[in-house]
Formats: sequence, C-alpha cells, structure tokens
Amino acid sequence: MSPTPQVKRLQPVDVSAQTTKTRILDAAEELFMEHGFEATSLRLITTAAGVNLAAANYHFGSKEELFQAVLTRRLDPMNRQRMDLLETFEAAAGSKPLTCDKILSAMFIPALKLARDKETGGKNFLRLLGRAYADPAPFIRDFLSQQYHDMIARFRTAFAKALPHLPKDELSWRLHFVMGALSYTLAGSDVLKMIAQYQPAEADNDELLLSRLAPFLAAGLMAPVTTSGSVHRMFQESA
Amino acid sequence: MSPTPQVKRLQPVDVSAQTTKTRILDAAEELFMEHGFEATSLRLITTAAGVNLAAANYHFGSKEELFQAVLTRRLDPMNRQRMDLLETFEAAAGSKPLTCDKILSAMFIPALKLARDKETGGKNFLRLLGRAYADPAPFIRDFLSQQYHDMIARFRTAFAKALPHLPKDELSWRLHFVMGALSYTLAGSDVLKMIAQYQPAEADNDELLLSRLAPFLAAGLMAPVTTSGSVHRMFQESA
DNA sequence: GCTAGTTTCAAACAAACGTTTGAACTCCTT
DNA sequence: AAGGAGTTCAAACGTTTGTTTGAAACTAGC
Repeated sequence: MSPTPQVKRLQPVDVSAQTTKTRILDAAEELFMEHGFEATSLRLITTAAGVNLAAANYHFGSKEELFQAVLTRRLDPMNRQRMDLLETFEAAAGSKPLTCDKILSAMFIPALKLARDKETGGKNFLRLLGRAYADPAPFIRDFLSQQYHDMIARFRTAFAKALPHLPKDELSWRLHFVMGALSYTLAGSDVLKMIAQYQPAEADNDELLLSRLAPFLAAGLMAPVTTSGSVHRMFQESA
Repeated sequence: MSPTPQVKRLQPVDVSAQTTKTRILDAAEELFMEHGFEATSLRLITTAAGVNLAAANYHFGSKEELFQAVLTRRLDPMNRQRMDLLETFEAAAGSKPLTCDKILSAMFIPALKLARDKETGGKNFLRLLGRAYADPAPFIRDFLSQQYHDMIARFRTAFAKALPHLPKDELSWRLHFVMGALSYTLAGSDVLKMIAQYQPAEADNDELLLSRLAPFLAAGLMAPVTTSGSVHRMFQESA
C-alpha cells in the first residue's frame, strides 16, 4: 500500500527540483493571473500544485504574503535589471543625454527577457503584473508602489535629462501614462481581441507587441507641451 | 411610534427620488469602485444603501447582474454621446478628414461631462470603469467588449481616415494603447501618487488630467511607423 | 374597504473561504 | 539506531459568502 518506499530518490541532488514551495509559487502565479487575487482560493492553488492545503500557510504565512512572494520573485530582479541597463546606456553615452527610445528600451528589454527566458512563467508573470497594477486592494497597491519607487525615480531623472524642455509635473504625468499603457498592454491579451482582430498569430508575441508600443510612447513623451485649457476650450465649444 | 404617518409625502411626484433600486446602484457603484467586484459583498452594499439584503437579489437577480446594471446605467449613454459627437464633428468638417485631436476629444468630452455633471457618481463611475477594464472575470470582459464594440469600430474608421498612411493593424494596436492609457488613467488616482507627487490638489481634477493625456495620445497616434525588428535589434545589442 | 400585486423584511440555507491544529512522516545528524 | 528539527497530512475551526424562503407590509384598483 505504501508508495514504493524502496525507491530512495529519483533525482537526489537536483536543487532546482520542484520543491513544495516553488510548486505553490508556480501554480499561484498562473491562477492569480487567470482569476485575480480575490477570486483565487488557496484550495485551488494547492490542488493545482499537487500539495496539501496547509502547505500554503506553512510556507508563506498567509494568502497575502503568498501573493507578494509571487510578485517579488520576478519583479525584484527585473527592476534591478532595468536600472542596471539604464546605467550601462548612460555610461556608454558619456556626457550626452540619452534619447527617449533608448531609455524606453531600458524599461522594455528586461521585460522582454523575462517573457522569453522562462517558457511559460515569464509571460504569466507579466500579465499578472499588469493586473496587479489595476487591483484596488490596498496591500497590493502599497506593495507595488514600494517595489517600483526606486526604479521610477531613477527613470524620471533619465527622462528629465532627455527632455529638458518639459516641465517637471508634465513629465510626471507622461511617465504615469507610459507605465499605464505598458501595464495595460501586458495585462491585455483578451481585451486585445476586442480592438485588434488582425493577425491573431502575433497576439501572443510580446516582442512585436512592445515594438509597437515603444514608438507610440516615445512620440507621446516628446509631444510639444500644450497650452493649458485647450481641452477645456474644446469642451465649451461642443457643450 | 409610527414614523409620522400624517406627513403624506414630502416630495410626492419626485420621480428621481431615491428608490431602493437606485440606492443599491449608487452604493454598489461606489463600493465596487473602492474594493473591486470580488471583494465587495452584497451585505456591504445593501447596508451602505440602507436596504434589506434580499433587495439586491430581488431587484437585480444576482451579484453579477447588479454589476452589469451599474456599468450599463452610465456606460451606455456615454458611448452613445461619443458616437453622436463624432458624427457632429464629421458633419461640420464636411469632406475633410478630422484631426486626431478632434477625434480624441470626441472620446474624452463625454467622459468629462460625466465626471463633472453628477457630483460624485460620475467620478466614481469612471474609476470603476477603468478598473473593470482590467478585471480578469470573464463575465466582465465579455460584457465590456460587447458594450464597447460599436463605439470602437466607429472610432477606428474615423482614425483610419485621419491617418491614411497608417497600416490597419498598426492602427488597431495604437487604438488599443489609447484605450489602455485612458482606462488606466481613469482608474489611477492613487497609483498616481507613486509617480506624480506634484500638485496633489489637481490630482482630482479629471479635466486637467485628460488635457494632458490627449496631446500625449495624439502624438503617439501620429508617430511614424517603425521598421519592424528595431526593438529586436535593440534587444540583441544589449543582451 | 377589501383584494391583488408588488415590495420589504428577518431568518435561514448550503457552500466556500482562510487559517489552525496535532498527529504522522521524512531526512539529516549524532 | 536513535533522536529531533523540518515538513506533510487529514480534519476541523469559525466566518463569510450569494442566494432563497415565507411571512409581513405596503400600494394601488374596484
């Protein structure tokens, strides 16, 4: 009846073997992505991971801490890569300011690397990240704003050098739009069908997707500053 | 003991008086916005509305149907206004194609009207809409894609006329980015603090917010088409 | 002023939730 | 081989969830 105890270990020293902890993380990553935080139960996660229900609380403490662990696992290295890459670009450019495209590529390339390196996990994570960005739960928003704080500050100063004519507050807004469009695009993948019915084969190709997003955002960042009240004027005319 | 029955009716014919149904809708709009769909219980909604718990199921059938009713109440008229306004602009322009700014304003102005007309409900709804756009729940995504279908199709042809040089699939992507940035910006309001710490007083001013978003998006829409593989090249260089 | 139809109400329903518990089991050290 | 820390397990905990129920309250029409 006992499950063949004479088999001592099939892969005895494989450190990267699917431990209970990583099995939970992987399953949670996929399910949180698919259904969101609230709609995903620990029972669903542990069943998908093939582990006992109590293992989730044992290894991570609570459901919220598990969610944060899922995010940290990949977000932390990715943001570090982004800052490192930006620094590399700046060092290569010497005293000259970087172009917007170059700075944007420092944001996008680590995301692309993540999407292609790990076969399934990477793409799942980017989608999960995009959705977490829009989640109203305070503990998610607080966690993300803390995780992103350094990276955003770093890129803001880089963009400020690239766009010296732009007022500081205007730059902050545009940076906000950039992060929004990026998150939303990553989270998409089915709202996407609503607008772009063409070439469904490329819908899964994150690289082509970001190669279209980058020029769009670069142009937006470099747009001339509008005189305030122009939309207000438009509104008055048509009301 | 009875609540002053001799007062026949204070506002006897006020059709817009707070009926149970609209009280539930108003409370649900605010609470769904604040906590999301899954994290908002019917008990929370009915308590906030000051009505009995069973009233929600009695008037709307289920929680999902209540959510859809909340969305339809304002989304339907807003999208109709958007299409009407676009038609007005096109009629005024005669045979000449509209500018991107003009088309974008046809998208934004009805949203602005909604945000300012009804004191609190409007802003709540825009935020709720932005969050619903990122919600993974299938019934929400299906509902929204159906609600937006006609409007998106209408604006796509308008943009196609304004940007005849743009390939059709490229336009679809950019339209996707526009909707994403718009939704995300409307949903923001606290992720916002993460990036734009300046002028917190204007953080609540949707008009100024959209007046900054519109030029950003117009520039993105009019960006030159990039040769494919440029991001791929960037990636290869830095890897 | 009674009746038929609509709405409100308190109470209960089964199901699912996150978390805890204490015993069983595994594996490494001594 | 024994012991002990680390891990897994089935079972149960108390809440909370969306929804249903049947009686009470209300609002008309005749």
